Amino acid sequence: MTQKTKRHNDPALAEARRNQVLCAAADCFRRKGYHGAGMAEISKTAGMSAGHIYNYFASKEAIIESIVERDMEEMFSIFKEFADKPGDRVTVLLDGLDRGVERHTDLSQGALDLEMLAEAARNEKVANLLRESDSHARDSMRELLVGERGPLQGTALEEVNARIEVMFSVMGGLLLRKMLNPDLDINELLKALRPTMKTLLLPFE
Amino acid sequence: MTQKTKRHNDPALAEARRNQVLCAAADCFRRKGYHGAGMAEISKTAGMSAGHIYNYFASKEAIIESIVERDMEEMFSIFKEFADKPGDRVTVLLDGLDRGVERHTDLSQGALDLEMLAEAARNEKVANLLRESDSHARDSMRELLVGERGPLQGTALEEVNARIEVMFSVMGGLLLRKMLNPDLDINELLKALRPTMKTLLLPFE
Amino acid sequence: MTQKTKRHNDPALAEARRNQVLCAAADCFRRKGYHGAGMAEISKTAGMSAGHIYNYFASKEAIIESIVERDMEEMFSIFKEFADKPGDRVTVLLDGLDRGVERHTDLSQGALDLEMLAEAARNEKVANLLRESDSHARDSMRELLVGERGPLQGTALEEVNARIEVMFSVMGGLLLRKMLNPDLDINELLKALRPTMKTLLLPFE
Amino acid sequence: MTQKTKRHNDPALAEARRNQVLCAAADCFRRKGYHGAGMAEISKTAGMSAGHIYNYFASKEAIIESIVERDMEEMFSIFKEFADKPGDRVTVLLDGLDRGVERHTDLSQGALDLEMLAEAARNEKVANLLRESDSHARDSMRELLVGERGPLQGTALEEVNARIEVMFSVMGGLLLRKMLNPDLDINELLKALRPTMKTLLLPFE
DNA sequence: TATGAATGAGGCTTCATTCAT
DNA sequence: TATGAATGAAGCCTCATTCAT
Repeated sequence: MTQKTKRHNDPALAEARRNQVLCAAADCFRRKGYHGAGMAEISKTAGMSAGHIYNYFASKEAIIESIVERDMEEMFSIFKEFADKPGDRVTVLLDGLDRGVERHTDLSQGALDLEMLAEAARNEKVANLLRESDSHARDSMRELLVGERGPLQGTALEEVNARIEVMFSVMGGLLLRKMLNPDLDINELLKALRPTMKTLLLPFE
Repeated sequence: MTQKTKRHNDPALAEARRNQVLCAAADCFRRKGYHGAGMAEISKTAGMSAGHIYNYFASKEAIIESIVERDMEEMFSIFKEFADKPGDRVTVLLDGLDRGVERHTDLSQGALDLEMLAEAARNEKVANLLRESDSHARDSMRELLVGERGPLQGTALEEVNARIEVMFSVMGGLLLRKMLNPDLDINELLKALRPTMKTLLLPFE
Repeated sequence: MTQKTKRHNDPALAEARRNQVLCAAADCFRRKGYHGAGMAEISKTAGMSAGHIYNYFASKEAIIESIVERDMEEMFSIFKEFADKPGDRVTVLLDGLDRGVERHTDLSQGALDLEMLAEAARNEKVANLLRESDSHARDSMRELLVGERGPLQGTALEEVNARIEVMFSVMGGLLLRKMLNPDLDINELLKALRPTMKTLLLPFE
Repeated sequence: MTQKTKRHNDPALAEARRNQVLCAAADCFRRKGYHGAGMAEISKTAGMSAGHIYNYFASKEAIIESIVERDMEEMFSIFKEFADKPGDRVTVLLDGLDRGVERHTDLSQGALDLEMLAEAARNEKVANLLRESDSHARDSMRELLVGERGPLQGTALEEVNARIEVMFSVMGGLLLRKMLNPDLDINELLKALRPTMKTLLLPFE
């Protein structure tokens, strides 16, 4: 797995410490960016010495990679929830829109996402993790659309994929919107977003 | 201006040198990211000594700020083109979609945009420039939509603004899509994107 | 003694533990050098926690000092053997040559010796131990040469000392030879070494 | 070549700076050992900032490697001198003995040599350089012995090689002697060393 | 006695920036 | 105007050592 560090006798403690570091690092990266945040600051935020962090992570890079992995798992669980919800898929997805917008519109989370994306441009490992994550997400979404009770069951696969791309694009783009327009009114936005998504969720015409 | 540097005897030459640096830096940032590219590499790419760059830019930060400014101007001119085009606004905008997608889908340009956005999260000056640029862009778009020959002339301003946000969100999101899914098929994408945009450009229902 | 550490309730166990550490450390130093081997590795090799080692040794330096002491004792016993051997001294010494060459030609032992010598150049305590050890060795050798049955009984003391220096120099130099010329053929070497030693063991002319 | 560093416009200055660093580093290594001497100390000794050193050497390791290379060249020139001297080879070599002993008996040089040898035990590059150097030295010596005017022209090659090993061993061993016996009387030593060498330089019996 | 989590000083190296020329 | 040698602060990381348990 991703274990390249010392074995720990007390796995629970170790996991707790890893989390301490991960949270602290995420916090620092949000505020200063990956390159702007130093191990010194991270260690202070985590309430542990800089050296000790290296008992849990092989390097600063390994930290951001773990953050990415953690985010991936979070996203998996979100799609799982969708899949488990009963009722009409279109309704379920549209109902989930509010939460999705909120998530993609949270400035501090967005800053971290952006940081990871920017890092991906020059760190192949991070890029691959993100791509893998995205691929899973597209798979999940496709299953929702063309699987059982899916609204696009008869649609050509290429078209479904394209629709997913556009949907993901809107949502992903929200990361940027809030940053570029802090006055953004989320409620108003939803009024325009909902019809847009409906267009994408139902057969054209 | 953003001039914080010494006066130059030959303003034309100075401007040429500034451009040399800007292009070189943009190139390096694209390839290595803002933090990954060093002044040494930039200076080599620009064909001038590292020290000399400081006769034109106060700091490395000032360089990326100037790059942002340059990109802003580029965008202004694009919207100007739209405004100058005769004929139906919806048609004009939909016809421009291909070029827009291409622009936002170019990986190397996208890397630079991402770099600027990530930098914005921690550099207030960059953030303000980008926001100002975005504000202008929204103004221009609004004018296209509700101004003369605009398809949304009767629509409430809040709604128009919200539609713009969604439109910008899709386009901005494309930056991420190509990075997260390198196999992205742009032609297929356009087939789903066009109806989406049409939904946003015309009154609902 | 060199005891600077806490009193131990069970001296026998303590001694066993000290030996465990000494052997492990010698092993690590051979493989990685004094600076290359960390306390973590030593403790793992010794089968005991890093912290616990400090109950037996005040510091990493104290460990190498103890190793030197141990080696000294080994050498004393070797000279004792020579002294106890009956028969002609020259023959005895020449017969012991094979084993001496073997010992000084063993790469892993040589690495440790070199490590100690290099350490001596900057650790006065180590230097003194080694010098003391060498002094004893010279005394022993002198006794063999000018004492009862010694081949150089009539020779001036200064000359005897000088011969000893040269003999020790050849043997010590072997440490380097094997390292600098891994292809070194020990059997051939002995053919040239034996006449050399004979020259040094018998009156000149 | 060994160039992995920035190109320099003024090669003379660059060479001077490299030498500054090399001398300073050699000095520090002598006093504190390779691992004991930090870049900070080296840079202070060299009268230049730590960062600047990296314009001339890729790493601390590269520094010691260069020192080894420098020593190699020095040794080549010594053998060259021997080869160029007219007259009887045995006489020439025995006459050169004084200088050789002096060289191998210099404590500060010896400390550095020891440092390099110890480093060789764990740095393959250093080991290879030293071995290459030693191989050249043996070649040169062999040429002196069996070449034109050589005293061992008829002798079997294996035996010649073995004699060389023993000669080199004595000389190399002197490094250790001075360190282990600071009272060593060099003049007396020479009295015993000369007959020894003569034994090795002339056919046995 | 024994552990190993935790510390923190110090190591090597990078890089934006300055300045004499 | 232009250079690039030089600086030095700051970065990431290692490791001998300590201490609560």
